[in-house]
Amino acid sequence: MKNNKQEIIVEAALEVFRDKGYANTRMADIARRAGVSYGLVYHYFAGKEVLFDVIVEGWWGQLYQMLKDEGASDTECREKLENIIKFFLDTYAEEPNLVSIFVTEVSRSSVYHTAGGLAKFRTFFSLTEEIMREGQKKGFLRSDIGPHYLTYIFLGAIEAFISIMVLGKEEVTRERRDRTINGIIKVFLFGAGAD
Amino acid sequence: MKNNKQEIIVEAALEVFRDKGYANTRMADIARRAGVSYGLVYHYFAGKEVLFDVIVEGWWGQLYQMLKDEGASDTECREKLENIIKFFLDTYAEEPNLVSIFVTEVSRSSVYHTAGGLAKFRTFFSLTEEIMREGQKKGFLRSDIGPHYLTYIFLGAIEAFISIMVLGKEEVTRERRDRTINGIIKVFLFGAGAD
Amino acid sequence: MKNNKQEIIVEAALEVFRDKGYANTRMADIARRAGVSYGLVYHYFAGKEVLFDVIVEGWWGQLYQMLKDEGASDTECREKLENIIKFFLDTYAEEPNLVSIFVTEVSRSSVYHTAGGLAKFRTFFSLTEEIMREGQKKGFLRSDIGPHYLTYIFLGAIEAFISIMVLGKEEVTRERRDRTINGIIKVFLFGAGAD
Amino acid sequence: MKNNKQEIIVEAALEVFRDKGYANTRMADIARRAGVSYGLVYHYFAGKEVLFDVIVEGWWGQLYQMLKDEGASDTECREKLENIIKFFLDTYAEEPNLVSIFVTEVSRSSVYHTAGGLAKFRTFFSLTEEIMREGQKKGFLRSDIGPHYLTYIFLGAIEAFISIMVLGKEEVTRERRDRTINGIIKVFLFGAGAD
DNA sequence: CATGAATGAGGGTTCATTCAT
DNA sequence: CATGAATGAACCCTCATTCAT
Repeated sequence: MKNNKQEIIVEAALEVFRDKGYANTRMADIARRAGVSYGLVYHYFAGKEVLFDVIVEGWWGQLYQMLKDEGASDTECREKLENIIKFFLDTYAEEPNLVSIFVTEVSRSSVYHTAGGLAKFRTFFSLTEEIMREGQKKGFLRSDIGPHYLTYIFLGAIEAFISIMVLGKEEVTRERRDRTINGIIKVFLFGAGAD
Repeated sequence: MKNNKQEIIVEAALEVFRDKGYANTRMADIARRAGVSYGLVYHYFAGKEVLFDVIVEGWWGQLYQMLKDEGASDTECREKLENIIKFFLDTYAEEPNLVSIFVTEVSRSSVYHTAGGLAKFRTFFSLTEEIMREGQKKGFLRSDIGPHYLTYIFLGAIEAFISIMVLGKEEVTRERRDRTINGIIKVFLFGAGAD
Repeated sequence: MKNNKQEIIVEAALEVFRDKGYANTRMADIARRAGVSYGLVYHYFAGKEVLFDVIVEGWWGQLYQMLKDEGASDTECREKLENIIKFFLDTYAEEPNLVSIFVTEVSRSSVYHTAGGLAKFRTFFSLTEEIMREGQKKGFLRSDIGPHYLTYIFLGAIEAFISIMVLGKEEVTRERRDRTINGIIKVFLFGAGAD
Repeated sequence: MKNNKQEIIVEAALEVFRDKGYANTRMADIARRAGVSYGLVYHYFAGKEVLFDVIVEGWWGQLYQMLKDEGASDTECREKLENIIKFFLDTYAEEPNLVSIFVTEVSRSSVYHTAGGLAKFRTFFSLTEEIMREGQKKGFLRSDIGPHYLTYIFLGAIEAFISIMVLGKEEVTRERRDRTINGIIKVFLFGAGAD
């Protein structure tokens, strides 16, 4: 429960954007959900797009921070990969609306992917790829496959799990979180094939 | 080059939906791109949503058909998995707009995922899971991980590659196609871990 | 059951105009109900308004004819008044759609009442007023009230009954017809007051 | 001259609905006539139909109120009947647009007479019939004719006069009003027949 | 005669944004 | 800070009418 109106509005926007999607969200909906007047939303945010960008920027900020931290840390590769998965699952547990919006409105939106949007993704992938490359260099990951291939597969698997949760509006229990991390890591590192 | 107007309109809709996304697509755009009058679009399709659904249904139809064929065939598991990847890549090569729309407007759209939409996905996943389950039974895939986990990871990886292509509007050469199939299969079956 | 297409179309138009009203009637509805193609309606009738006018003209023709016949005949006044009521009730029994359209689309329509339309009504009232005037001259009707007053009240009463039937889509049995005629005549001639 | 915009819009709507009829009224016409922007009409009223209903409900409200008052009062029957006529004529004098709309768009409209619309009329007739029935019981009105017959004839006569005024866009002078009341009452109570 | 594809102007409605209070 | 009335461009859809076959 935030006190200041600005945060209340952002919180309300998160909910509405998640429920209805960007295109079907009305500024009036946000104001109503926030319990503030129509005009106040415009008092704090220049417009619908700005409000959306504020939210998305917050997400990218968290994501980059985490990836940079992992990249810089000297934990071993496997733990880094686990931490990345953990980040998504834990953020989903704490801020499901934020992650939902990322999955449904940003991740695949052709609309969002214009100039600036695409650049965000490239950074996201680059930071991850750096970790993969390091893993290869250290002999932890196989080197006969390009690091960006590994990146795609790894992030694709995470996104698939997250998407399922988002679309099904599922809860993530602690136990499920660990099982999911374990499953993804196991398959990613050792493969789905029987020995 | 299609002859009949109905197909021309669908073709135009595919292009515009891809370029602008559903929400930003104007019926006027479709008519203009198709080179027909505004009203003719409504002569053939009851409205924007119907037109979109026609397109999406077509996609689901192809996808289900392929998965059912694979499920019923007696080719070995590895080949089935390859064929699934092949399907996405080949369809993207032949009908990039269709696949793009699937990725950007259907796959993760909170809007699409209501009622009927979700059911489509469940079917998609079930059919794939069936193949995974069979692979486990035949001893080809590891059994210490649930079949739906394998499904998520496998499909997630494919989707990630497809998404990259879609968002970057990339071409798929024959050579790239094979390399991608190979990469996904290798990692999925044997893991990204060294040795 | 008419054979030639032209009449079939008029018949269909009668039904649709009655069911939906002029404004909500689509040319497509008429074609469909008539079981003919879209274009054929235009082959025979220049447009929606023309088709409507054909119908309405037919009604006015019958009405005028009846009133002129009554005006010219030498039956006594009471019988003339009865015949006027009878005309409405019998026409309703035989052609309910025609009478319905008159009541709902012509009689009170501000749209219809432009120039030509208003003139039709004046003729209708004049012809009736002539009969009232004659009744006064022959000492059958009271003369301390203007003939057009009598006309309004008389026709108003008839229209009220017809409207009830039309709006309730009621049937007129022979027995009901006679009772209605009797009721209107009794009250109109002798009043509703107890002696 | 009303102050608040909402009333101004209703007033403008009354004028336009009267002039052009419901079907031919454009929301833009109403906004223009009210001197407000297009959007403001929608700010106050959900749509064209709602705006129309607001107007019509107002009419029914007044009408019912009057009939209930008359039904409950202990004035004698003749005066009640006079008051009913008076109500229509006076309302027409003060709010000609309202009465016009009732006559042209509600009273006989097949469109209006669906579901709720028909019920309104039944109430209108019932309330009037109650007065007739009371008149019969008190020996003021003849009892050999059903009360609803009397109702139809009485209301039919009033409506005929009102319609003439509406369609002719006539003014009602004080003198004309009294003459009309007197005429209707005389014929209704004592008949048009010469003794 | 008969068909139905094709046209496009027109109208109701939505909603982001502005602004006076 | 806060409100919500006011604006109007934009868009989906309807449907009378035309016309090629």
